[in-house]
Amino acid sequence: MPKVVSEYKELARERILDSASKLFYHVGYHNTRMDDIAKSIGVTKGTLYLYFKNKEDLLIMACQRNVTLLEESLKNAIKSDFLDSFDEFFEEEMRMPDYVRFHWIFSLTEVETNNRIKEILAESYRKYVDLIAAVLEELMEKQVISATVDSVLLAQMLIAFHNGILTSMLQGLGQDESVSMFKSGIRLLLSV
Amino acid sequence: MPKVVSEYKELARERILDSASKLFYHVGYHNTRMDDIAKSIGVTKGTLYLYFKNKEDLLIMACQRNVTLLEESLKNAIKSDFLDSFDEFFEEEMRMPDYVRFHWIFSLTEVETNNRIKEILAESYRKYVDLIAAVLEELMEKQVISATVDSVLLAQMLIAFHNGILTSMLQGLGQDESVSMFKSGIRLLLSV
Amino acid sequence: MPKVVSEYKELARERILDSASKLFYHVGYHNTRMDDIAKSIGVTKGTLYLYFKNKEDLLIMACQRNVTLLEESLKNAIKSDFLDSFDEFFEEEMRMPDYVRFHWIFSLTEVETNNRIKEILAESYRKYVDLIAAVLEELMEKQVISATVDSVLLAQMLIAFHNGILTSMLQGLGQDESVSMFKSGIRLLLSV
Amino acid sequence: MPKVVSEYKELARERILDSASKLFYHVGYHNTRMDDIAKSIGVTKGTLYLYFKNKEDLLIMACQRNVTLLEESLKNAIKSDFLDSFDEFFEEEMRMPDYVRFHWIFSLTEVETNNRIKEILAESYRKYVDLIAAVLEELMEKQVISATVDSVLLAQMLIAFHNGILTSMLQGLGQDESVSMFKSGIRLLLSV
DNA sequence: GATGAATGAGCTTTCATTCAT
DNA sequence: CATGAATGAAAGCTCATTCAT
Repeated sequence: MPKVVSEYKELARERILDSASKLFYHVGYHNTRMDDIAKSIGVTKGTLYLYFKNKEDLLIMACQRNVTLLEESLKNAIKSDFLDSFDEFFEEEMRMPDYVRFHWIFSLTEVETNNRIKEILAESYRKYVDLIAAVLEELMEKQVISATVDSVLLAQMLIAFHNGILTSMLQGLGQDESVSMFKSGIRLLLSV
Repeated sequence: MPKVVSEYKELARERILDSASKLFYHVGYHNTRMDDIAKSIGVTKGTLYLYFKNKEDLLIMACQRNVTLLEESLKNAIKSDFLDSFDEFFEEEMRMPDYVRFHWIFSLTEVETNNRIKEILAESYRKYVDLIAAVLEELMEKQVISATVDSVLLAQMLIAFHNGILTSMLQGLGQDESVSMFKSGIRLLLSV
Repeated sequence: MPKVVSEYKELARERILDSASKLFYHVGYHNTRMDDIAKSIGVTKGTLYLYFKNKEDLLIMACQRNVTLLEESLKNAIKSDFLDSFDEFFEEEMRMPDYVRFHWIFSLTEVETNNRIKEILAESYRKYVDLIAAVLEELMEKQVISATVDSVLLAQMLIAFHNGILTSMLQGLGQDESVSMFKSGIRLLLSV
Repeated sequence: MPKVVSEYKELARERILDSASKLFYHVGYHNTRMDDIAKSIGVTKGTLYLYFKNKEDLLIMACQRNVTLLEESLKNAIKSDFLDSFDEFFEEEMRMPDYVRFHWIFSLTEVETNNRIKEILAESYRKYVDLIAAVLEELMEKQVISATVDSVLLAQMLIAFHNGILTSMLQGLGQDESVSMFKSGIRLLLSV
């Protein structure tokens, strides 16, 4: 019985987080009312407080969830140890909903204010660096790329380039352009 | 006489914009009270409304001002037509206060909501692309870099890389690391 | 179930409108604070906004309500087709609370500014003219009054006289004097 | 010298009062800003305070001035002791600017709040009653009208009718209709 | 679990008034 | 006499949060 309840609650939580994420992305955290979130999933304000302590908690949980979704997507794409697994990752990322893909950029706004968000993003950043650096080392071993540069620095450069493209998309860069820019960019950075 | 008045008012405007920019950056637009801005420069709330229509107007003007400051900084640094004028630009940028350097990232949050901000950032983006593409073409002519790639695409890649580094800095990347990453990254992207 | 809720809300609306009407009359619309209205019925400001969009909306609804209350009072009094049904109407009117009886005079202040108020009062004026003209025609048919004058013009004259007495009351004319002035006045105007 | 200054000041006062009256009538006392009044006569806010203690003082003085203007107009028209001197008065009144003619209706709004306004209007009311009652008595002596009714009561009825027509004009009654309604109405009330 | 009426602190904005020049 | 920059008290309104049902 508690299992069932728990599953139901988990489902409800997910629905709230998903809808909140969309709203936070599309109209901004501060422009989103608890009422808007509630209405968007057909419940009333009070219900949200059964699942989340307060609005900030909801933001943090949404941030955490989107970070996790993206990380899982990366891990899946990156399992092949070839260069184009990066391409696959980016294409996979492009398939994710915008409010998941871009959430971190908007969460950055809260970084100076909210320590929990800062930690989540920083930890995620570290994970990405580690993961990609490991892949790069494999590629170096297999001599797909040359081993002259520090793999961590290279990973950081790839991430920066990737993140930069996403910000450009927010300023109007098209998706196809982004994909091709990503592909040729990382090859230049890896001197392939 | 009116000239004097106008100078005084212009100065007052500048002080408000500068202080507002700092606060918008450090605690966020929505977390900044008109009262905070007023107090930070030793006046009262009412005074702000002598210079700006409302809070949103203040945000837009601050955004515009920071964009302009950055653009001027770029134009000055980029006047020499050698490759390391890019380095100079980035170093110059690092010397600017954080609330000017990073303002656009935080303004992105308002992009989905505020059309005026969107226009300002989009126009600035276009200017940068044009300016850098022009420099790149000069460098191609002088055969400092090879002329095989489209200069606009290359410019967009450089900008993306640059912007990505800034986002990484917000996630904890140090300033020295950023500078060296920028220098080596653009050389890789330009295949120099 | 929704019926019950709706009844409760309807009741709450009525209480707000009634108390707001009183305050608007006694201290003036612009001198009445939302806080005052709220406190007068033992709720807080926020509650008012659950029932009315804003202060102006509250004014318009109060105006509408008072117009309706007066109109109903007129219709009831006027059902007998004798001359003294006018007397009954005026006496009935005197029994209504001052803030209902005089509201229209105070609403006139907003007429130049607020189109909705203007429409409400203008429509009410037309209704009164029609209603009274119809009664006058009946009285003419029954030869209670002579049929030499235009019934609409006569109705307008009666209304003007009636309204004028109300303004005099605001300038200090006593209620008993008003009643007797009304009774003899309309008889003079109708040449009875 | 002081005479000249005083004349100048008197002129300035008049200009302010006149312009303030217009604005109070056309947009309402509470919707009129000191700034609006100042701008309307090409000075700055501060100047108003050289001539009037505060905004309320300005209202009271404006009210007083308009009352006086109307009273003088009445006295001039009424000097002939024939019945149609009433007609002349009304026609004269129609020639005055609306913001003088209607000011008292709008001042009524402040009656419940502002004792000074209340006194001014009450005193004016008394003056009118006395003046008209005196005229009526002359007319009774000359047997222009029958002497069966109390002249004061009759005066009050005439005033009420007159005031009522003005309120009707605010609700849309045309000027020509008003004049003819006035003329026939007072003849009915006086049984002439 | 869910509701939704009520709260009240806190925000942006307005504007009559002052006063150094 | 006149200015106009500055004030600050006070207003309307919002919305995250609570809690009796």
